[in-house]
Order: sequence, then C-alpha cells, then structure tokens
Amino acid sequence: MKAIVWFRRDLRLGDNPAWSAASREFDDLVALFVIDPALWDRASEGRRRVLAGHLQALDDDLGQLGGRLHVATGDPVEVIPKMAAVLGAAVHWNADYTPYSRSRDRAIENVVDATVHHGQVVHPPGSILTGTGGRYRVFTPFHRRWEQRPLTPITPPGPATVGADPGDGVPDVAPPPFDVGEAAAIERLERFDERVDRYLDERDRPDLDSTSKLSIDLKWGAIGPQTIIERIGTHTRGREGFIRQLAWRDFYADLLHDEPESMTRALRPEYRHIRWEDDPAGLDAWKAGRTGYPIVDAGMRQLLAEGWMHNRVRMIVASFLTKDLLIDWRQGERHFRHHLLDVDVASNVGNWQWAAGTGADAAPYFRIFNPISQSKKFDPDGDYIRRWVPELAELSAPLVHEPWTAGPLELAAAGIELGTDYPNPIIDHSFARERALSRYKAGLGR
DNA sequence: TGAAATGTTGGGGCG
DNA sequence: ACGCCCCAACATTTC
Repeated sequence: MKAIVWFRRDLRLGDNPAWSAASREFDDLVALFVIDPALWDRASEGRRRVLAGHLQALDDDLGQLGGRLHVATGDPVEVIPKMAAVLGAAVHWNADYTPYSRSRDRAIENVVDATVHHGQVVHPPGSILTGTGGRYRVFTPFHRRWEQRPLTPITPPGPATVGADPGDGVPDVAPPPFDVGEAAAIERLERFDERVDRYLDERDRPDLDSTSKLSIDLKWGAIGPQTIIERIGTHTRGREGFIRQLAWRDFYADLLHDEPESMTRALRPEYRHIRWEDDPAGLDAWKAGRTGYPIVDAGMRQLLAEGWMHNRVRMIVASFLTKDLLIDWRQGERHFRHHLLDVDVASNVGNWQWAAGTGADAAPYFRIFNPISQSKKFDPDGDYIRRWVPELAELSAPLVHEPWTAGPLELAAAGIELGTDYPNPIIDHSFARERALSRYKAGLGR
C-alpha cells in the first residue's frame, strides 16, 4: 500500500505526525512538496532561498532513508489528486490554518483519500475551549488552559521505504545566508537552551542576542513546537516565559481559524470605522527606514536587510505606523508578510491587530508607544540603532535616540547634517499622539 | 507586553 | 520655630 506524504510547512521527519502515521501504516511512501507558482512567483528572493534550503535539507535527510523528496510544480488542487490517482495512493498531511490553505485543502480533501494531522501547533484550533465550550478571546485564560492540556506523545516514524524520484527537483537558487533544515534547527534549539534562563530579563533587548531565533525554523516546520517544549521544559521562569510565546502562536492560529475574516478587517466591529491616513510618502518612509526616529528606522532596515526584526522593535514600528502615522494596519501587515522570512500569517495578522488595538486582547487604542522612551528603555546604549543606522554611529546615547535634540557642535562632531545625512522626524510624536487619540475616539463613536 | 496628565507626599530652602 | 513654596518622587487617573 502506498501513501503520499504531502509536505507543506512541516519540513522535518521527527515530531511530524503526518510522516510518522503514514510511515507506520504504509510500506511505500512518496515524500512530496508542491511548488505552487501562485505563491512562489510572489515570494521574495530571500523567502525562495530559505524555502529551497529547507527543501534541500529535507531531500538530504530522505536520502539517508534511501529516498528523495519529490518536488512537483503546479496548483496543488490539480497536482495532488492527479498524483494520488496515478499512484493509487492515500494522502497524509499536517493541517495549515490560514483561509487560503484551508480552502485549498478542502478542495483536495473532497477528491482524495486524505488523512489530516496536526503538526504545526501544540494544541490544534478548537481544542482549547472555555468551560462553556466557547473560544477564548483573551490570552491569559487561554494560556492557562493551554498549559494544562496534556501533550500528545510524539510517535516515531515507521520503517516504510521512500520513493527516489526527485520530480522537478529542488529549485536551483542561492542558499540562504544561515543554516536551515531540521538538524540546524535542533542545533539552534540546543544553543538556545544554554541561554534560555536569561530570556525573561533580556528578551526585549534588541541589542542583545537573547532570543531563540527559531522563528524561521518554526515557520517552515523544520522543528515542531512540541519538540521545543520537550527540550526546553518549563522548570524555570525563563523557560516558562519562552514556552508561553508558543502559546501566543497557538492563540493566533486558533483565532484566525475561528475568524478567517480577521485577515482583512478589524476583529472588533467597533474598530471598523477608523479613518486612516492616506499617506503614501509616510508609508514609503516607514518601509525604507527614513522616518527620522532611529529605533523605528533601525528596525525597518533590519527587516529589509535580514528578513527578520526583533520582536520588541516589531511592536515599536507597528505602533509608529498605526498610531503615529495613522496608517491602516493592513499596510504594515502586508509589508511584514512579504519581507519577514519567519512570517506566520496568523501571528502576523493577530499581532498587527493587537498593535492597532483592533484585535483580540489587544492593546487599548490609547496605549501609544513613545518611540523615544521605548528606544532608551530597550536599546539603552544605542548599539542596535548604530548597527542598522550607521550614519548615526558616532552619536552617543542618549542623543542617538533623538538626534534632533543634539546641538550643532555635537552633530558636527558626529559628522551628521540632519535633513541631509539623516532625516528630521517626519512627524512630531506628541502631535501624532493627540491626533491618534482623537481619531480613534471619533471612529469608535460611529 | 504605555505614556502623559494629574494628584499626593515629604524634604529642604528660605523668609 | 514656623509657614510657605518648590519640586522630586511616587501614586493614581486618564487617554
């Protein structure tokens, strides 16, 4: 008996429910990945490199079993049923929870012998319910229930043989600038395990190397969240705090699963009438890292350069876009979705709605970050700013957080001419704050 | 997983 | 010695 294991965002062989189940139940497997041109053609260069790197690593791992990763190109809705019919094979995969994936998968489920597993989250959407069977809309009670629910034991794979036809093969693009694949992800986890007890104290510091950097591995499923829990544990506060972040990931997957419309509109109806600014110049300045607020610009430049941004800085730039510039959160969500190599659509949408105050358990609309005090608090020496905004490198803290307050002598000594070498702030924060408060209040009243 | 405005308290300078 | 004011420090309220 034959089965296709359709890999999507679960590019690993360990802690992979679909792979484990199929390899135990069937003798012959085809390990399949489908490159959907609708996604691939729109992907950034960086994302293609990361994906191809993960596919290559998976292909190598399958080689250890005497097989290959079969790469097909086309619309999965056509490719999967066709292959299943030709091979006479059942199909196993791990569920994805975005609206796009779900409608695609539904179309396929109807025409093949499909078995759907859950390998992307710790507890699948719909499994964490309130006492009365409802959905949590506040994170803390969700988390309480989430950590009480027992983990599903990880089942090891069985002895099936794996097909050796590579199909179209892994796309031939340049390798990513960091190690990818399951073994690299496990190694990253091991290294983080040595630092995790500093996590709670240092996780908000973008100038330190204090986070796990596992987000890209998680995005592609080179590692499963349950493996992370089993390795890190919750026996110290730092470990518990880190694992709590995985619960946020589940929270947002659950939320998007339950409210697919929240992809494109405010989850909370009373926030659907905010009048956003039509400000293409402001949006461009934000995207390019030329707002004149160093911490914002540092983050936005890191995003373009690395396809990654420190989480605290994500919150700061999101608050700046939605509150200071009053630009629709969907503009920011789209920009992040395109450039973040670790983008998890549910978390991205959920966190943008959180920042804009429109989402579940969101920051109240009047919680407006002051980009200067955030900068001083979380990048105290300005090292993060200096790394990403090199034109300010000669400016010492605290001036590096607010160069417009530097005197002419200090600017000259640092070799900076404001407005030429580095922009003046494109908006005054205290003005912007008042504007946001009144605009949100007006929108809520409608 | 804020920040600013406003209120309160208490120490110290000073007439 | 005393009252008054200033203001830093902290607490509370408001957005």
